[in-house]
Amino acid sequence: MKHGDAFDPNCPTRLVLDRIGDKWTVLVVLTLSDGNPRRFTELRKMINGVTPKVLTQTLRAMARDGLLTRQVFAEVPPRVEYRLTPLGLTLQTPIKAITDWAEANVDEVMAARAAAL
Amino acid sequence: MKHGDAFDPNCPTRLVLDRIGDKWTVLVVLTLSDGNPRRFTELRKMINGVTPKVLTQTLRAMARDGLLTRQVFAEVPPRVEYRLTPLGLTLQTPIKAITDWAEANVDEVMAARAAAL
DNA sequence: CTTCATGGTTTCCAAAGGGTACCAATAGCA
DNA sequence: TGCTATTGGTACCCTTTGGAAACCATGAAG
Repeated sequence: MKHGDAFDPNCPTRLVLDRIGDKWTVLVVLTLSDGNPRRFTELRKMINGVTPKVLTQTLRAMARDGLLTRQVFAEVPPRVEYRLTPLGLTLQTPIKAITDWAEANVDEVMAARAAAL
Repeated sequence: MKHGDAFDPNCPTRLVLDRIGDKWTVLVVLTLSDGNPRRFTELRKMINGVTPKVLTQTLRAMARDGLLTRQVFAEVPPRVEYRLTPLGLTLQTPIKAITDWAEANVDEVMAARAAAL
């Protein structure tokens, strides 16, 4: 249905778009893209600027959508490991396309933005 | 990047990411990706669910970043045509990667989401 | 019995998103 | 002379989301 593509608010494609279009989701995928598990605090440190509340929301939403797993260890202090699922790992492809574009064109965009003042 | 990639909030790449990660920006690009100009009302109708305020914000921001042009005709009733710049057209590549992923994996995501209830 | 680390939660506030109403300008009509 | 219709937005208001800061439960270690 290339028609309307994602133009219908209820189109499932658009629902998916909303999730992977999220800034923090992209950064979480980048952080976990080597396939290794990371703990909550690790993620928080690596993704500079994210607050714990928003990180929790993002991780829970991604887990709900099958993009990552959340493994809780019954230890003290608590240990929780997040890792991408095979599905989550496939997100690397489109995300790389985005970051490649951003890196290639950031100068032009910033120049346009500066000129618009 | 590879280090830091977009992990620094002030990293220009992340600024660009914020813009093209926006839901409405993606839909505007899809709407204009055939290279033809569209009027404000046309865009509003094609992108189901967007309010005029948000559409205006999106279009102005994209124009500021050099992704599209806004051509005003001195007519009554007013006519304003939006069209992608060459830079804006190059956005099709990463966006297609995203929509392809979404279409390919929407079933799996929705299944995971349903199972999580 | 105090301290420390972890993985959050709670509270509060500001910013963004979104719905609805409205407007300016003029051509065409009556 | 009104009256209407069209277009591309604004203005206003309310709800939702994002974010900063503080707090919390647990139990092992000191």
